[in-house]
Amino acid sequence: MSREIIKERALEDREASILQAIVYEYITKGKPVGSRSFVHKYSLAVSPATMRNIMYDLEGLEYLKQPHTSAGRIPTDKGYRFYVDSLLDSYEFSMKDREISVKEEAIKREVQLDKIFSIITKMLSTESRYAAVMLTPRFDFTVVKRVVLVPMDNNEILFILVTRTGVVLTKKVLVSSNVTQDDLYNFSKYLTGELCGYAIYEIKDTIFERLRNEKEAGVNKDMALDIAQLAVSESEEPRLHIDGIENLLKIPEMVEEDRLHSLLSIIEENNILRRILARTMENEGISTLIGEEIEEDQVKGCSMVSTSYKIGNKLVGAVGVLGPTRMDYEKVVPLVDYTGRVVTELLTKMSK
Amino acid sequence: MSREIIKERALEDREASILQAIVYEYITKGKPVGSRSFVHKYSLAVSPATMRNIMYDLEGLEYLKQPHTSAGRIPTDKGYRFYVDSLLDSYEFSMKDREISVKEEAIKREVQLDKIFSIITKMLSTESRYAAVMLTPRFDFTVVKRVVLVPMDNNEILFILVTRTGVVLTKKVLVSSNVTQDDLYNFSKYLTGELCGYAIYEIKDTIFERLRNEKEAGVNKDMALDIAQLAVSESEEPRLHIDGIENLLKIPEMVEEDRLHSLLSIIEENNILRRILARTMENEGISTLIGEEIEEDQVKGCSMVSTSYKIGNKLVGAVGVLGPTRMDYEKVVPLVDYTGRVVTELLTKMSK
DNA sequence: ATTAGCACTCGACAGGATAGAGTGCTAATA
DNA sequence: TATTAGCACTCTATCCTGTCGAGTGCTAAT
Repeated sequence: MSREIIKERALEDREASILQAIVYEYITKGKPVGSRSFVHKYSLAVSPATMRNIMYDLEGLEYLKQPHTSAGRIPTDKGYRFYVDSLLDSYEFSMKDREISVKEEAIKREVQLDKIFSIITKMLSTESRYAAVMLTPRFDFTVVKRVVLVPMDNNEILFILVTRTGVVLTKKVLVSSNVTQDDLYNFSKYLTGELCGYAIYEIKDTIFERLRNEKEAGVNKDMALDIAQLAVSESEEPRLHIDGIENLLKIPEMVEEDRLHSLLSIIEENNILRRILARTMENEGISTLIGEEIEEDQVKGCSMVSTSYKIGNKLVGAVGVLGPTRMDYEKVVPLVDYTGRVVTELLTKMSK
Repeated sequence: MSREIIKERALEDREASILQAIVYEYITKGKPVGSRSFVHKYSLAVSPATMRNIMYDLEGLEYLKQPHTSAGRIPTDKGYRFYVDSLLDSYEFSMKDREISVKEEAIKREVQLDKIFSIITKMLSTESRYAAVMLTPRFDFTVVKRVVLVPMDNNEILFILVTRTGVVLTKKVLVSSNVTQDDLYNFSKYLTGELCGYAIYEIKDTIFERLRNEKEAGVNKDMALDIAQLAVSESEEPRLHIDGIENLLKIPEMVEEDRLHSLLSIIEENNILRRILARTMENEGISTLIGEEIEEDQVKGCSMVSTSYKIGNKLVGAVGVLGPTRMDYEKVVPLVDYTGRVVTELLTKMSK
């Protein structure tokens, strides 16, 4: 009847390591952990009764809970959190021993950045055996390398922007008056000359303004700028790649009525994932959201391990793994971290 | 004990209409149809006993079956087939009364054909409330409008192909020797002049060969051709768009153990869908595959309603709806047909 | 050809009994 | 004081059972 009132105190070493073992046991087996079978399985030098006492304490401290009276214990979100945090110390984020082929060959030849991201997302989901999600880089931070204008129809022209990353952005632009092919050629030269080396956000913020105030001989400068401004203005929304939902459907506990609902709302309302990743993007490094830590309340029983990635030293996007609360964090955290680093390296190298 | 031996004979009018009603009833309710409740619900002028006799006959003819003795009847694949075929007569494929906005506005401004297809696939899944699949057009049939070569790095150049449909295909090409920007400009002009108006397959088959045998002054013709040939050679695989898998997960019968397996293998092995759509593409018009008619034996209890679409009068792609065998064919068939027509019209208009 | 009547079948559901794993508590022990 | 053995209790999962309802096939009457 008298449950511990103290809900916050540091764990003793023994308690800590037992808690870790319990969480691990639950993660791998998925069944409530009972005192007797637990001490037996791990050949611990204590009796089940002692274990019960310890578990009782851990429950009072809200690291564990019981699905119902007289069942074994399962971790609370706080328990998972403790587990993940204590793992972090030992991760060192090394994936050296794992062999992940990032198919650099295939990637090098791609100009459609989206396809590269598809490949990476697929790889991450395959490797983690959960679902992988990725937010493409903020367009505003990509650096212009070259601008090419190509005539299409009477007053339609194609605006092609080659970025340092080797990505090509194409956009149709409507112009009111007719332009000759020669005009466009000159526009291209002029725009490339002026915009090359700048990031989109700089161009939007200051460059356009400055250029409009400059004199330029021989080019219908204003028209060129109009076209560029029009093409760049509708800033490309970062796209969301998802892969491996099927992995989640293979996990028995995810297919139960209410969980399935969670999943569906995640897939349908991809703003949920967008928001989570956008938050991840605000800080450098790994971020883990466990269970209720995901504030979107349609989502129940899920965790997200995500990390931001950079171009140079600008945080531009995020990538992560979505799985059940009972996720194999020990494997997933280093994997996500590694993936983030690879993406950063890749993008940074490309944009040099 | 003595079941009808004759398994093939034309249905009488009454039998036919009762069969249709039974299939319809099962499609909408999902529960085996029993004699008593059926005659009651439809206020038929026969007794349950008579209905039982009719059902007995229909079962002998393999249009119906029982999930177990003393349960109501459910349609066999043959039963669904009969239902669908008899509906076909009355469809007239008119969707006039339905309001489907194909967001032509949004589509007009897109140059990435893939995005257009995403929109259409999403629309089709939303409207049908099942999963929608679409195979993008065969690249080989797109007609070249303009070729632009843009320098990237030392010996990397960007090959941009603008097609009549307004779609842009970009490809990185590696060249061995250095080329100047002027070279590329001339190459672009030359290639545009020679290739414009031809479809990729024509270019691959004959044009290249012809050009190589022609004389041309002032351009390093061979190099230009090398680049183009390299870029065009790796023919773009048609891509597969899938949307609305979540709709299938909402259908109770699809979430049962073995069915879920079906679904997973479909999502994972998208070659299955590719194959089915490729077959659809071989003929003009609607094609329905019911249950076991889908030969891929991982897939159970699913049906596919699909149609091919054209550019001009060339069959170039396919689009369809994947759902449970117990699908609302009456709604889906005209919808898919309509979608196919819209896509055809759209692509054809664009490529003029 | 249709129908009424009847015996029978099967699935779904509810209730009850049982086994197994687990707990909390108390008293004994090292 | 921390640990343990023992015990009564609790809860789930499972299996068995009986009952209800909807459905069927068959036969004989209309």
